[in-house]
Amino acid sequence: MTLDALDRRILDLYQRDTRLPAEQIGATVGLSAAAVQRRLKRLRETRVITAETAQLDCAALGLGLTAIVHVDLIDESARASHAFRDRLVARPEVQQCYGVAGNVDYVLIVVLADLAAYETFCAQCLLHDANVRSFTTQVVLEAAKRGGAVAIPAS
Amino acid sequence: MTLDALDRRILDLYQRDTRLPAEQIGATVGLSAAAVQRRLKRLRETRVITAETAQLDCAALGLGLTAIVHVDLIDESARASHAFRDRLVARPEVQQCYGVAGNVDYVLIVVLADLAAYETFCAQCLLHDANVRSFTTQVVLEAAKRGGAVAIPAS
DNA sequence: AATGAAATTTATGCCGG
DNA sequence: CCGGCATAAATTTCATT
Repeated sequence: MTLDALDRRILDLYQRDTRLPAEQIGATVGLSAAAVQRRLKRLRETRVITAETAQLDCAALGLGLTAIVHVDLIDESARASHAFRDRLVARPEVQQCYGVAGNVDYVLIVVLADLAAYETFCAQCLLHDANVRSFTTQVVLEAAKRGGAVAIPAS
Repeated sequence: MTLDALDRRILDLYQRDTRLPAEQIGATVGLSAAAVQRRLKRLRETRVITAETAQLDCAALGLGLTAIVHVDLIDESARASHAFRDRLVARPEVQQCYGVAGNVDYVLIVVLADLAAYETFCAQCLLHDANVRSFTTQVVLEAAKRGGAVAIPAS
């Protein structure tokens, strides 16, 4: 799958607002609406575009707490860490999950209603897990940029 | 702005796939297509839905490196930290930016092509900034869940 | 505030260049 | 691989209950 400069310009617009009409994207990049649609379709089929999603206002939903959690595992073998990862990824509170290099093994971004909900989450997913050596929590005071776009390199 | 149970069920479906036809959402939650559209429109206008975006495959775009960066500032006053935050949020490589409680002041998720690009980014945004006391970098080995959906509480 | 139908806009498929 | 046109689908608006 090779992406030309037009694909990249289309993606750069489209990733920020999927409601932009193809005609408007075309007017910006110098292509017809049909050509833009064709390219978007191909980008979906080849999984360059992996999902089209809506960003929600957490506060409006009653989700007042975002936490960044660092988890250190005891058994870091592939089998054990994948089991941990799979269990966490399946939890709806876990918005993001990254396996990282270094001291700590996983970084989670967890979105919940309040501290009580966080306590429940910890009890169920972390304290209860014999493979979790330790974890630390950072409470987010301000989400200055959340689930943002990505910088698309030139070529 | 008050959200009823139907709004929440609609959002739960819609946040994962904005290409779901309103008719299909309606069939699931027990509403007509027009009613679903009307609610989505209101949810957009009231900014419960803050954006409709596309998730892209970073690897396909040549973005091979994701890093989680913790930044400790010297001057943590509102003026100084907001200046730092605004500068970083404006950078396209900075996909996410969170102000957190605790030792460290900001957590960034940065998406770039490679380590060379990261070095440039650090030089421009962190090393160069007199208000950055220190920062640490975690290299993401595996993004198990990226920019995911959020768990919508019952009421 | 929801429904159903009409009107508009947007997307898809096909053909010629 | 593009543009243009025809077709199909989805969204928006409006009248009605």
